[in-house]
Amino acid sequence: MGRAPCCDKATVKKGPWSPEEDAMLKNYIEEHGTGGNWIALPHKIGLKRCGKSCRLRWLNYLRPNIKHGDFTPEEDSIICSLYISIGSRWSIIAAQLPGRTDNDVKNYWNTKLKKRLLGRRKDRDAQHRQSAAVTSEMSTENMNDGERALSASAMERIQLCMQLQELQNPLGAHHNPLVWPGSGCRTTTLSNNNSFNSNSSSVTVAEPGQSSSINEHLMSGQLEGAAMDGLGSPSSAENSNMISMEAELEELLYGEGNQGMASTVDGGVQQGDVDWWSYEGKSPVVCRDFTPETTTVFQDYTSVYDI
DNA sequence: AAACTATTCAACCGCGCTCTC
DNA sequence: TGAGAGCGCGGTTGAATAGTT
Repeated sequence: MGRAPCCDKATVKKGPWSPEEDAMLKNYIEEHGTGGNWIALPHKIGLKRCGKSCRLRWLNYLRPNIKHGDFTPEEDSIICSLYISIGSRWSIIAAQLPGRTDNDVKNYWNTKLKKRLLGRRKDRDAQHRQSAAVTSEMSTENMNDGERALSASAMERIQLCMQLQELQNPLGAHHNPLVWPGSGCRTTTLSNNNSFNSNSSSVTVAEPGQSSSINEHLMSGQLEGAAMDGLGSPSSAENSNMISMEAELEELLYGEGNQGMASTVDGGVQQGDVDWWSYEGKSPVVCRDFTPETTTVFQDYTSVYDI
């Protein structure tokens, strides 16, 4: 038996919002607020819309200070940085970009950023293959610094990141706790009392040397969450792939020479931490600031790939 | 100019979580 | 304590638009 629908589908209007509907919703909320009940809101206003649809329209379009238009290079960097750190948790990522909505960020990533990154990589691979055919004697030792920098660029690691997700969980890779330690469940629900649910929603950022590395999760049998459910245990070959990929990811995040380490950030702000939640009174989720190495990596690909 | 293809993004959908009774 | 209602999230869809042949 399925869940009861949130509204009567037969009487509810769907599709694009008209200017009149926008005005009705905007005027009402500006005057009365949401009343804490989106489901009841359309009935009060006289809108033939689902409450969820009203909420979405308000949050993504009508809300004051919404920023539309092109993303800046700085915003691109933030999106990529956070995507690598926490995966497709768009609401958290959007919270770092004032005026941007999670829907905006998600669309931007899926339609532009991801394609731009992967497309450039594809072009470059083709060029490398072509030049290798022409000058077969050319070895990597003969590559110039720029070429070497490209081959070890952050772009490859982002792809690695994506590939790792697919390897780990082709059905729902983004929330695989192996890939994103601490994100064992997809929901990042923010409670109304400004506390952060530490059971499933704490943001964990891999950090040199701590025990939430993929390898240690595998070895210690501490895996939890849905990622492994129904998928069986990874083979030893997959294990070794994961382990090497994890090293790549750690290198991406923290640069070479750092030991694998992770810190589950669960609300306690430490010195040097950045308060990632300063967004509309939402919960104070804290993520560590990016290290200089990480910053360098993103400067690398933002410059190389014209982001 | 027409047909086809690719891209964009607003909106919908289903599900997990929290809250309330 | 359990059930139901509502909220918030990420994934997906599809109409509109732009670009190409």
